Amino acid sequence: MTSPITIGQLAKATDTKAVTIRYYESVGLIAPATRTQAGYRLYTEQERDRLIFIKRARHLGLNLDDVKALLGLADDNNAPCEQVDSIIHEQLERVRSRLKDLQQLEQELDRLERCCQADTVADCKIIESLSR
Amino acid sequence: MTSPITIGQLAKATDTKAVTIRYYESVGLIAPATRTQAGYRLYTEQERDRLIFIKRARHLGLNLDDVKALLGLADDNNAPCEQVDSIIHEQLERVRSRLKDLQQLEQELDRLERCCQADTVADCKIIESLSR
DNA sequence: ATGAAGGTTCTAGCGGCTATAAGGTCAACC
DNA sequence: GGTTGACCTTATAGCCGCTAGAACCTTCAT
Repeated sequence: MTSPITIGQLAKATDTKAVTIRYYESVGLIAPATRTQAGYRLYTEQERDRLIFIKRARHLGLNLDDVKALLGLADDNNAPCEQVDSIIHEQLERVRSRLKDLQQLEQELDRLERCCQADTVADCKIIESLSR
Repeated sequence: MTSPITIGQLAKATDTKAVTIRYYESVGLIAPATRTQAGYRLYTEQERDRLIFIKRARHLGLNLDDVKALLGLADDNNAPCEQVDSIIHEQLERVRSRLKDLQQLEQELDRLERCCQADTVADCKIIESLSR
């Protein structure tokens, strides 16, 4: 049982920025914090855990809507796992699709990079290939 | 020698949207178009070619600043090729770095997806792994 | 008492568009 | 000549996930 901490301390503890925490509150990702008499936000371990959860989910590339959905599901032990699975699955599909695109892009850029041995733009194959 | 076309026709010809073309003008990527008496923008093949150039460069994932730089270089036949090369090279590096990240992400998501065989959130390994 | 390091709210900005509103123009048809 | 509908114009706001800045208040150590 540790005592409540300020937003700056929570930020440090979770490697987030204070502004980001306030932003999360403003978009409903975390509940409005309790306040000191002076209006300072106060947090407990519960909020710290929630923030860590958010960080991990964001690290998976999930957008804030998905994170919010996951948080909602996590809060309800009886919720079916399906919805969790499908959020992860869809993210995996998005990542794979993006990977495909990027791999193709890498090839194109690699080919472009190799093809130009000119000195000036006049003979540059890269510019040529962009102009056609 | 074809006659000048309107923004909508240019948009169709280059598979862009008219708003995007106006946006490019507003950020200085293309020069202000000549206008009819009524104020309609008019374009020639020159602008069409420039727009196609922009599209190809954007397709390589380059941002508008890089595209602008490339356009500037393309306009000057005596410019050294180096700068073109370095824009492409840096983009390739960015793409490769992003690829690395995404590949790692794919693994993580794949592992997560496999690990959950539960029915409800209470036993869900995904939620567990996000909460720790 | 003072100064630094924290906290507060509010507003605006990033990139690259996209959407909406409220209006002007043009060509075709009746 | 009047009307429709497709096109054009500008201006403004919104998207996402923060980030930066201004202007101010509170806390703590010296």
